[in-house]
Amino acid sequence: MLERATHTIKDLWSLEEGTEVSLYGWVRNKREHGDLIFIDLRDGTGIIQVSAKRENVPNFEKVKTIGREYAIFVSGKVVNDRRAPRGREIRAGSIEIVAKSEPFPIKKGAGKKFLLDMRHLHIRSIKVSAVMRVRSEVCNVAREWLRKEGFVEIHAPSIITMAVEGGATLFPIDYFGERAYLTQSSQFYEEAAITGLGKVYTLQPSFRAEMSRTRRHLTEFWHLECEMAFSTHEDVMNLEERLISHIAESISELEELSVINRKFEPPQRPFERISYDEAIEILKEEGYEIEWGEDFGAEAERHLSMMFDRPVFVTGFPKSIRAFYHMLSEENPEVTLSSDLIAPEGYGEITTGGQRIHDYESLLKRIEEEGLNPEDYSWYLELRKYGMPPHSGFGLGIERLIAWICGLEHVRDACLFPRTPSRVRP
RNA sequence: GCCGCCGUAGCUCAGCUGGUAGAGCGCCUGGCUGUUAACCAGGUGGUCGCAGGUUCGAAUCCUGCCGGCGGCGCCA
Repeated sequence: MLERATHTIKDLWSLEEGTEVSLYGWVRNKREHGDLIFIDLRDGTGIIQVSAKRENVPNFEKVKTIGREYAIFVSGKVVNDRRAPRGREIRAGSIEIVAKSEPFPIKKGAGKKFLLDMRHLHIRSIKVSAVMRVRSEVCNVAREWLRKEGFVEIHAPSIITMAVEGGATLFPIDYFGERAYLTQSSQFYEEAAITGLGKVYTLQPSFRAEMSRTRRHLTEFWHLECEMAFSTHEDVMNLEERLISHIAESISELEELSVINRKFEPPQRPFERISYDEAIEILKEEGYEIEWGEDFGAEAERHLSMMFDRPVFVTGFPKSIRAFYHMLSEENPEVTLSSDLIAPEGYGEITTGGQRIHDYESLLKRIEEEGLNPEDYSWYLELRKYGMPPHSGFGLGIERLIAWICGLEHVRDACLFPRTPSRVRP
């Protein structure tokens, strides 16, 4: 049987001084001064100092046994005191132990590896909690906005048999004796769904079996993908810009950003737009040895990213470095109607978008050119036989977006329990 | 997959021209009525990643393996 709490810590700051309160929380730290004890109490909404004096607290001896991360129930009075953090504390009248804690293994100065091994205990920290609140808001805001724009959320299967990007990056699984895979993108299913729903999006995990050891890669990441019937590459860039601006503006108002010491200014619109050709020229001038038809490479991309104070679309990538389904330009069939969106401050690529090939013969030709087996893409090809209009879409890496907004040094810090090549637990 | 670095107390690290281990923090005990990473005194703490080799003797030198971190490639 639990006592009823009257407040959460977040509520306390606006209360009248002297208000009697009782609340639950965890002990972040305790300082003992003989007959006076200070407890920093944390409850997920904030932190408050609790002071407990022997003369006021009947079970004072018991309170002395409380350690870090004990769950406790505190009743007392809200009091303003210059000596307390933020000028306010709770003068305890009683403190009850709800759940004991063994000595908490995570202390100040813990290293990266240790914190990842102890992720199940570390996630209660103020900073991790703040990032998770941001993450929750990013998803909420995206969903609300897309709904208002007429997009329908669909749920695509995670168990698939057909590669979107290429066979090497798929996690194989045993599907009752048949080989199946974990999905790496919902795009193909979305392309099917737009013929019924017009504009759709998915927000769900994608999986990549890449041994990618970088601050931008996870083996399991959350993927926001949109797809629109009757639309062009130009339309999809406008959609991305409006969506990301909206998310950035909403999130920039959250106080969680100050908890993680992030000064984030939402980017001005319009976003920059440069062609792949221009990007190559710029990079050559900056001293990079790069030829038309090649991908930028991480360092060059970072350089581009640092050159602008807002996200930049790089448009018109050569078909040699793009997947087979990208629509080719009518003016130059070596070039695709596609773009990457590069986030500023060195964060780099956060989306890829573009127009898809909607003509059966053209798509078949591209599949064959890439040396792929058309039989593997039978239903995807077949969509092109039944009234498939020009259509476009994009995919956004949720953790990459959060890493940029929150100023994180690694995308895994945007995950509660990140999955990387070297980590499947906790 | 490639390149580099790291692995010593619960944590962060020192010790490495070979002579079987130290500090700070934590934790425990005591003291303290205004701390806020509290402080003061005392105490506690080790398969030196694993396996093999060289040696009278290995945390230290050599070989292999395992694990992790950082970067590249790949991508969101």
